[in-house]
Amino acid sequence: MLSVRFIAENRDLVIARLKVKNFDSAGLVDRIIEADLQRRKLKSRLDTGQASVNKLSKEIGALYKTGRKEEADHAKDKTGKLKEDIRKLSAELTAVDRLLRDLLVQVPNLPHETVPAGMLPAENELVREGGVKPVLPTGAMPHWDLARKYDIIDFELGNKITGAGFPVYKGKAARLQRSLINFFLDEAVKAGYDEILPPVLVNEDSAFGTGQLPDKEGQMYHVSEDNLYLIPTAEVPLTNLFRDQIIPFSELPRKLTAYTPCFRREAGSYGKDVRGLNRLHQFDKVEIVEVQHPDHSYESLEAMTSYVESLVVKLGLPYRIMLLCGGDMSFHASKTYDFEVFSAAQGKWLEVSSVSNFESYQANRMMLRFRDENGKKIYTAHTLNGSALALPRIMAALLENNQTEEGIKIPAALLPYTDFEIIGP
RNA sequence: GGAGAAAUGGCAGAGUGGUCGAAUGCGGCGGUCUUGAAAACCGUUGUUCCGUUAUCGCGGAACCGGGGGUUCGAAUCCCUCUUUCUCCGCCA
Repeated sequence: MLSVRFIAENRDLVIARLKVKNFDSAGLVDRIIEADLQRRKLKSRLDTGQASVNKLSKEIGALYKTGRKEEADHAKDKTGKLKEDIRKLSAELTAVDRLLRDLLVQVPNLPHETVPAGMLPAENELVREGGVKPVLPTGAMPHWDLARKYDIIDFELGNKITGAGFPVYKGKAARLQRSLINFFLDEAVKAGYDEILPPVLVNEDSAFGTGQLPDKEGQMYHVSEDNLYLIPTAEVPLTNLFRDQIIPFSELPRKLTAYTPCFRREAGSYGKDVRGLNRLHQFDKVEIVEVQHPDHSYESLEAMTSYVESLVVKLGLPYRIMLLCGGDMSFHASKTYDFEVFSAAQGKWLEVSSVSNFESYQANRMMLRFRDENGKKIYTAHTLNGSALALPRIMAALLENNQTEEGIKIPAALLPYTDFEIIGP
């Protein structure tokens, strides 16, 4: 979330910027400023009252020590009224604090000044395009048919075991999946990311920290017995590793990577886009996360984007990079690049990565800060993350784009990981 | 799952109702000494919020695992939750 102070000091800027996200924030912003004013007033009065009680208590202690019991008892009576005031004030303060927080979480992150205005995916800007769309053999099939033909991904079996959206990978597809995970992790480590294997269940504080709670609650699987959430992305545990931390200047940037399964309820998404591997409730992903100094976070965003690009290039997939317009960006992001690969048999661009700078939006929520060069002042850090990469749609594109009469050819980059060159009959 | 013990500053570890944001040691930072370093010695060293200030700063409030309570006053007493350790049970 944005800090209250920032909102109060930049009221008009905030309102203007959020218009790029098609968000009318004027009323909300003014209520926040008002609540903040209330809060400060209450806090001042409460502190004054508290100070009086503290002073009296000290005096009472001194009086008892010198045996002046009557005077002490008299002083005690004086605290009664003060304590009553304090009780009232602190109740009011708690209420205003809660209101303020409820309002703050409703304010989206500000889009960066380079983010184009717009509402629809069609208004996203093409940044660059690479790779070559393959010429498919006659009789080319979409991946769900290939999966059946070579008996490598079983959707029906997943239905039986769990339900729709939980496919079972078998044989060479299982091996290919594992190869992709290892390939992505190895590449990330080579690029300077520290490998982590985090929990896939997180608590409320973590889900709040990265912004899944409160507003995206319905998208996560919830284990009510223990009040834990299945992660929708490794971003959640990875970024929260830094929650409530003050990072020394010399340790910035911190770069992490992790493979995890990801779980998404995808409530309300039915229809043609969910076919095959296109949209799943459980999928595998390697994620990269970075904590960076505010002065360098946009350099990091570009670096992360180039890194992700290197992956799709190595896999030989036709891809394009889109700069998301304000309206298509997530609530929490300041700037996002989406990666899409072309899945030839479906004739469709599939989103396989989303690389975002959140600036201080997540860091404010989770008190993630750093100390400046002199070791004196403390500032909020910036956080970024990106998929590198999400596996199912990569798998879909690999199967479809590399199909030949003999079978599906494995890209050279993966050969050290698979023990086969082709998925054939 | 059952029984018991515990949770204090970056770390270790005192403190069982007032003078405690908290002894002491280690670590960190600054300095003296030294050609330099080490050792020794001296000083310094948390975070959040409110107020004030151009800034350094200053004044106040809060924080000793989380939440609540008793009291004029709580690290200290009570309740509750969480976590850790030991023993028992179960188990990949």
